[in-house]
Amino acid sequence: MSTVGLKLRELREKSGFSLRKAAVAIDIDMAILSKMERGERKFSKELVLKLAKLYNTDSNELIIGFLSEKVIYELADEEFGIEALKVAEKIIKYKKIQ
Amino acid sequence: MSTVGLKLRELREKSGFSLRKAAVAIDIDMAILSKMERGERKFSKELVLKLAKLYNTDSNELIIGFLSEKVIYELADEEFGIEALKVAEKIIKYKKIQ
DNA sequence: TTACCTTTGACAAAATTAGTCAACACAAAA
DNA sequence: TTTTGTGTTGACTAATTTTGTCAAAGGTAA
Repeated sequence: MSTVGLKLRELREKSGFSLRKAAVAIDIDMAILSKMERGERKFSKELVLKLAKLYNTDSNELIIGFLSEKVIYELADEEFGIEALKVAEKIIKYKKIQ
Repeated sequence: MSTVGLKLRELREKSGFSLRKAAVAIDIDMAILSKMERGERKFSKELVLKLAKLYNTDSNELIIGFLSEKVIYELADEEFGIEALKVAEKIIKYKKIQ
């Protein structure tokens, strides 16, 4: 169960960026990026997109991971998390047709 | 696609509570309950539970609706909302076994 | 040592969310 | 026609959460 942070750290290292340089490139404080990669802070969608671009990677999978983490966070240890997801899915699908 | 607010308003009316009395019973300002029922403000889980109890109703379905609304809110108009839900579901199911 | 790299925590700033309150509108009863 | 009870609205403040800044410190390698 790899996180978006983990993936983005791997991508950064593969791309040869130091934390400092990547942070400068997307215009945030290095401390924040460090915390985001380690899951101590949440990414914003905007930053995920910027980093995907910086690392020359397709962003779709990263965004999906990012969004799913947000959802999981909301449902934390909810007893009816799965049921809620099912309902949400139905509604979203319904909305799409309209 | 009825919302939790709508359901709770119906339940309140069926139970014969005025907005004021229901609000007093769960110890919040009437204005807030009014806005929540109409979807202008988000419920908290705690309040949903209190209201379910007040109206003598099973809370499970209400909670599922409440949670799914939170999820939908997070995914707003995301292109990959459905995909994110699928990933989230897998991860949550996986977590449950552990 | 010097030069990087990264982590950590304290702190401040900004933004979001929650709560309070009074004014208003409406309808029905006294 | 006042009074009473209903619900809505918006302005305002308070509280909480999120976000950003910064400096100190611990590694590692040249």
